[in-house]
Amino acid sequence: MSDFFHRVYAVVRNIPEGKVCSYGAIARFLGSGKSARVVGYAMNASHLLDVPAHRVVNRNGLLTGKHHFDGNTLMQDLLAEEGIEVSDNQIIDLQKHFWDPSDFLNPSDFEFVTPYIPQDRKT
DNA sequence: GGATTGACCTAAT
DNA sequence: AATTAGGCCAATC
Repeated sequence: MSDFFHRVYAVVRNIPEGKVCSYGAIARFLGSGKSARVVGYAMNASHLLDVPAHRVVNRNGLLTGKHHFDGNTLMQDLLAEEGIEVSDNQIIDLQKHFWDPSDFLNPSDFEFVTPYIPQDRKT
C-alpha cells in the first residue's frame, strides 16, 4: 500500500456523518489534483477498512460506486440514513451536503498520518 | 515487465 | 455547449 492510499483513507474517515465528498476534492486536497481516479481506485480496496466509502461520490453527486456495494441500493440507503436525500443514484442537495476537506482539514496534518495496514489484504 | 484498466476530473477542441 | 484527450497511482492480465 502506498502512502497516497493511506492519506485518502485518512481523509475519507474524517468525513462527518451526513456529509459527502468528491474524489477530485480529496485528490486536490492531497496535492495531486489529477489523481481523482486513483482516489476512486483507493476506495475500491477501502471497503475492507473502516472507511465510509459511501460518503464519497463523484463531482456530480452521482453514486458511481454503488455497484461495488452489496445489493443495488445499499449505498443510497446508507446515505439516506445520514439524512442525505438520494434519488436515482443522484444526491438531491449536493452543495448542501458537500464537505470539502480543504475547508476543515489541514494538509500538514496528513504528512504524519499513521499508515493503516489492512488485515484482509495480501502481503 | 509492458500494456490495459479503473468508484474521476480538467483542459482543450 | 458537447465531445475528446490526457493524466494521475496501483492492480490485474
